Amino acid sequence: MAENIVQRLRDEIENGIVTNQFSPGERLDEMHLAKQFGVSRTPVREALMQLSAIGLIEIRPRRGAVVVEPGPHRIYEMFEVMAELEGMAGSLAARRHTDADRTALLAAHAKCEKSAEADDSDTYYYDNELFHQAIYAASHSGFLIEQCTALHRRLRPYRRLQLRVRNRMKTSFNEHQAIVDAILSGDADAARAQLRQHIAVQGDRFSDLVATLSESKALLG
Amino acid sequence: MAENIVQRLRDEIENGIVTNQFSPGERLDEMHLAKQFGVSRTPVREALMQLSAIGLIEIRPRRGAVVVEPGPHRIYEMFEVMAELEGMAGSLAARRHTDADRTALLAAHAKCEKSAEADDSDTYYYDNELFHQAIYAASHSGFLIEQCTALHRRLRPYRRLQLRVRNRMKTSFNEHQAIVDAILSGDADAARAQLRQHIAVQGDRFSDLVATLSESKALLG
DNA sequence: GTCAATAGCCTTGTATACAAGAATTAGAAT
DNA sequence: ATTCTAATTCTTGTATACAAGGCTATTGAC
Repeated sequence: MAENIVQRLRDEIENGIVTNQFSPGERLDEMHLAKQFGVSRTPVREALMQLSAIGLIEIRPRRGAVVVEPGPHRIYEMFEVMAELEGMAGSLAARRHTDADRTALLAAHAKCEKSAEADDSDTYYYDNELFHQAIYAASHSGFLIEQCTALHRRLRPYRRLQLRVRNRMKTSFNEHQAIVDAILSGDADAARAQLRQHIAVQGDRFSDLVATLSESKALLG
Repeated sequence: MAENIVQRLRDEIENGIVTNQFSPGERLDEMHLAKQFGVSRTPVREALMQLSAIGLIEIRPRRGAVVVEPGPHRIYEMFEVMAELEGMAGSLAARRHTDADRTALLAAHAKCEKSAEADDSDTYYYDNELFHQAIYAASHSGFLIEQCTALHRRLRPYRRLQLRVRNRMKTSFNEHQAIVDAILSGDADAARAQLRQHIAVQGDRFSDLVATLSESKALLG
């Protein structure tokens, strides 16, 4: 029973935030969480600090931790940066990928094809993560891999929304095809452009979604 | 006396790491640090966790915290990513800068010129930070500003070494001039390219430096 | 009736005590 | 003498106790 408690708490709370069990703006009471998970406040505090470092919550002195709501604009900005980083990863991957990278990328790509054809958005969501991880790995830049993985994780909940949009899965898969071609043919510039576009479009989609939602909210209100 | 203790500890220890008072690989004893700063272990632990989140130290379960030595290759990778992010910031700045951004950028640029002419590397080091911050701010992307600032901070110690290199300050200032021209003329692509190059060259310089050092070490050993 | 001020409670921040695992040292055996 | 094992000690991980600041509710005054 090592430091795993903190890790477990961190994952549980993070999951709770991502799945909206803890809503944005909600105050996270240390004692309440401690009771809920059957531990003392100490590990809870440490888990909260980690989440604060990730950016999922905000800790104001003497006023506790609240779940951060990034806001549509901020999320769009995050997609913009993600697009740039993924583009870089793609560019490096095109230049540096090994046979093993190639195999892994094609395997993930095949999985995506399968779940896209089955129209299974949950599975596609998962396979899509593998696909992007394969690209990060092929970049052979340890630091870039870390940065991409962290941001990818951070954007997870907002990406998930989008696969529900009509035809998005098929479109996504077609974009993947172009990305794979560019990387495996060693065309760094094309790989960068394709990946950047592939991610940026998600930011756009997200904006559209928000616009639609706030419009309907305005109509309702 | 709020949560400031943790912040203070974090800054002090971070500073200690950056200034090599705590050498890479050194083990950071919680109790020792607590005594040294006249506090209990609790805030020390929390400060250490924050540093761990930043990436300056590594905490292994039940085995304490050690100062991370990124290693030359990892540092080079970090400069690579920084180059990309700064390029992005420059690109956005070229498209989005306001009159206020323009004023701030020119002011920082003028300061750099002054300290470069005075051959004052300490001041130039500081003014250079202002210059880059001005670019980040002009990008008007809050998330990008945060990411750039964090990585810039993380690379601070390695950048500092380089200004000592002969003529680096003058060269750096000339590059700044090209960057300013590109941004203020609204040429996003040029701004991106210039900034990317400006940062990437620092990674190269760092590699050269390391190569030189390890060579002389090999000769000595 | 409403607003402001004060008091009490509730939550966070810090310290200390307790538990458990890892490292080191000492002793014994080969 | 060297190596392996065991025990002790030292450090980390967790819990609880104590301190301090903010929030809320209640009461009084306008």
